[in-house]
Amino acid sequence: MYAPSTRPVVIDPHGSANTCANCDARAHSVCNAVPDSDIARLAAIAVVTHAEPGTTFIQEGDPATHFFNISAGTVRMYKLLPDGRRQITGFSGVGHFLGLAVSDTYAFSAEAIDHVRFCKFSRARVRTLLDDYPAMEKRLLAVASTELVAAQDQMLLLGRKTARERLASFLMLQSRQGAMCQSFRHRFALPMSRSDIADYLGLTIETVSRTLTKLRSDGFIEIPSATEIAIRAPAALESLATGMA
Amino acid sequence: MYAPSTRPVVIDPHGSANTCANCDARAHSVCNAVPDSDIARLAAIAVVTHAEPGTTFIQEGDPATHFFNISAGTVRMYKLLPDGRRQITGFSGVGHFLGLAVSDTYAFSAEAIDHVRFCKFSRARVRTLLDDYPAMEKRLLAVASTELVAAQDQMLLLGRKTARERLASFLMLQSRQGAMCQSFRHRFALPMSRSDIADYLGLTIETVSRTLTKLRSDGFIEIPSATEIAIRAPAALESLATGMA
DNA sequence: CCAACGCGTTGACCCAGATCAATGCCGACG
DNA sequence: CGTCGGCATTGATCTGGGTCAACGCGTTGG
Repeated sequence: MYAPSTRPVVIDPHGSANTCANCDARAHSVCNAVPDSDIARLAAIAVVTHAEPGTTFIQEGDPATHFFNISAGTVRMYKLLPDGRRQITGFSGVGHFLGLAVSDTYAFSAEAIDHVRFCKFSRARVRTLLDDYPAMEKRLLAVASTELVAAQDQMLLLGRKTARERLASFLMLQSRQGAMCQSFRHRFALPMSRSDIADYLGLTIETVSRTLTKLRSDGFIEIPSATEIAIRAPAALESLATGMA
Repeated sequence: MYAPSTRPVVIDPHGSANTCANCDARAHSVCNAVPDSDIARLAAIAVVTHAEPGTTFIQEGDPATHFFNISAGTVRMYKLLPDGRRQITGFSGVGHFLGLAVSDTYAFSAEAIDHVRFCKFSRARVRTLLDDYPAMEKRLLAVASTELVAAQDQMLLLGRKTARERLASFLMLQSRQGAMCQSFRHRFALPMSRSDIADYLGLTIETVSRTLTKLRSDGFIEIPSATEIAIRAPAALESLATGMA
């Protein structure tokens, strides 16, 4: 079930200070809590790694040895039941931070959806960095709080929303991904499969497909291709997502 | 729908240093990141408050002005859809910490289930305290991480478990509440109503009732009264909860 | 060039859990 | 000490979304 390998990239020791200084994900991530002047310290403990589509690079239950910061691509986090039922707890894109856990094992697995680039940081080393940069600790708390709010929204979705409302919520969320704050994109690509969407929304692929078709025939959206969505009626879709219809 | 009032308790200015020093919730809470010698500083900004059953003391969407630390009783946190559908995101008991949010508004509402006592801390004042006690910031991060893990478990439950598995998970969780770490209680009281359980598990009260009855007739549990549960077969119930049956 | 495969869509049917409807069971209160 | 009102339980029925099955459509590889 799991593709076994990721491909670590050896950092050129002479160029390593640039690894973080030039990282295009830094502006969106916890890393910018480290000031420019000290960015070399961060680069020194970062290991840039690539993962091919389908590769599992965090395995639920394994010892939690690293933090991860996504710098390209999209990742799915998920939990499995013994019989294979899967719940995707979230998708992570550029700038997202993974691996927060008090426990010494990971609470979820993570797989690359497309080609993913990320920085690995040893937990032990990050812990020493945190003592020097309390701002980074504050950023981590902010990240955790934000994710907690998202998780609570998702509980409302999974526990109480209809299939139609779930898809509307999902599409509005995706339309805001990567867009400037508060704004949204009218047209965007979905990097994940129907199966991923289903396991994220607590539905089956058939229901996802049928519901998308219905949303299209009702004039809410267009589906130029299986991996692309255009939103025709953002306000109406948003009302649907929040349960006002 | 909401009982409107909470009853703040004026702290005796001469006795205030004892408010936190003698707090029986402190051992379980973030407050013990403040050393005994400085406990008066914590007491100085704490406002002890009581809430009667049914009282809403945090309202989703209101400006997030305070943090809360429960010192007695049980609280339900929840989110509502406009038409009244409710999802309970969690229950909080002694020692639990509420009100983490990056945003300036609360992301959920909170109501007292029974008689609840809690300490209110102004966010602004806590922020200044945090600069002096980095250990407290670490505790908050640990709290947030723990809740995040719990939220992910709950997403798996809401998205992929059957009613029977949900009840089994809920009962095992309750049996561990307040028990020493790793252990569990064979018999315990449920402070929340069937309606609360249903809205926590994404079910209806009828399904909760029927499923409990079924678990009893299958020999997993006993139900001495509507608000009390005794677990007869902990191992079997745990297997059921984790989807191994 | 086309067979085989993986993914998505669509249709027919089914079922776990929702809904609707009594009924039971206290505890509060006159 | 009865009756009233709010929970909980139980039964009968319904339905949203699951399951099973067929098919279409790119893409890959022989």
